[in-house]
Amino acid sequence: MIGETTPTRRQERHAATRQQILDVTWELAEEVGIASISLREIARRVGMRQPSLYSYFASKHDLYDAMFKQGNDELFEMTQAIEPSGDARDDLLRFSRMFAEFNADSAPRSQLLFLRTIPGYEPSAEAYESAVKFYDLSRDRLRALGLTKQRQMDVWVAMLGGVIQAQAANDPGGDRWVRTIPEVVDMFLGHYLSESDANAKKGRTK
Amino acid sequence: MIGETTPTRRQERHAATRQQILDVTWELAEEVGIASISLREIARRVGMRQPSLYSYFASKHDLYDAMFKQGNDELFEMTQAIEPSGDARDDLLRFSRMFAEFNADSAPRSQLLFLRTIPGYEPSAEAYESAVKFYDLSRDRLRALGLTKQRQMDVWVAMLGGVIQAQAANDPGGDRWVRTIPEVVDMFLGHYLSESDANAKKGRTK
DNA sequence: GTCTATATCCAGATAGAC
DNA sequence: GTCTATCTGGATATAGAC
Repeated sequence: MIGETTPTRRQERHAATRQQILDVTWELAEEVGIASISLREIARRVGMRQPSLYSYFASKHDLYDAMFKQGNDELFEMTQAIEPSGDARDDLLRFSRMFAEFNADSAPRSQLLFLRTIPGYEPSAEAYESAVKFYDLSRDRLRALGLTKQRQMDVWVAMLGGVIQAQAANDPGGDRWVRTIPEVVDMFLGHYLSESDANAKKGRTK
Repeated sequence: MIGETTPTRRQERHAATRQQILDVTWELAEEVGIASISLREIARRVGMRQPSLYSYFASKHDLYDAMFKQGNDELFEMTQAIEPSGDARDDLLRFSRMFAEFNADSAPRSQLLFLRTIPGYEPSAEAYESAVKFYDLSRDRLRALGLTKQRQMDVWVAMLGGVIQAQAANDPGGDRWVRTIPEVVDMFLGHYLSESDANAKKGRTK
């Protein structure tokens, strides 16, 4: 990468403190909600005064941006870690469960990444790049399962998102909706893969 | 009803002003987001000073409660206005479109009723009763369409909610997801009504 | 019911010494 | 980098006169 060199000890310390601040912020967000975190309380928890945070983040907006980026990067890596097996049902199921688990793991993170209801915050263009990376990878993975049309992907995005939202809203911490995922996968694939098959049959003998 | 009598002129004026405050608050919420409304700005827009609002609402929480109740009451009436035709696909389609339209009509209202991400606000028990009324009516309507099992209803709640959320998040003001509703209805009914039919066939000749 | 005045509390951000 | 001190601005809510 351009400009990347061995970090000095000072830079390492800086990065470590920055990470500590992020960790504490996620903890606080779990307690009070992602929209209600305050720089004062974050500073208190890391043992600093509130203005000192500005040596690590230029603003609260910048802190949200770092969290947004971190969340999307984690999601990207978890998606990459799923090796496609070739079986569409199995792959879609594993991807869906991973994504549902990721969202259930942290309500504030889910809200930050996908709901975007935090007063005054919108991701910067730079932070948004991390989100795009995940979207692109997911799109490729879904394509490989035979979901080649935009409309098929749109519907699947809605289905899975719906299960996740219903889970978070109506049974947080439980599994009443998450456990319907296999059934929803079957319903979806039953409808759309037969559609693809029908088209394939028309064109050529597979 | 108990204790209900003809309202005096004073009571009528009070109710009218209260409604005007609510109207202005919805307008403001459209502009700044439901979480960012302020009593000062609401008062300014109705031509009052901020403390005067307390003659109409006991607190900001109380104002949110009135909005929550109003939204759910509207939704209840719109649901009631849909006359069941007997055709499951048609009825589910009309219900779904109405519900999608209701949510698309007002993002703040949708967030207040279904997302519950407003810092510091949770509906009071009294306001929540309006939500329960709508849920009960919807459940009865879905039952009449042959969706008798809890799991079927859970899945449908997720599917429709997913379409609505994807629409709001990814294409606000458009129809990229809303227009998939007929297809999603067919996918859902294809999967679950055949399941019911199969059970019905086992039990008796229909 | 409406007003002025104010209590009380909180937030994010900046200046400048060390 | 971290601190103290402060700026600036916002919020909800209440007291009490009229």
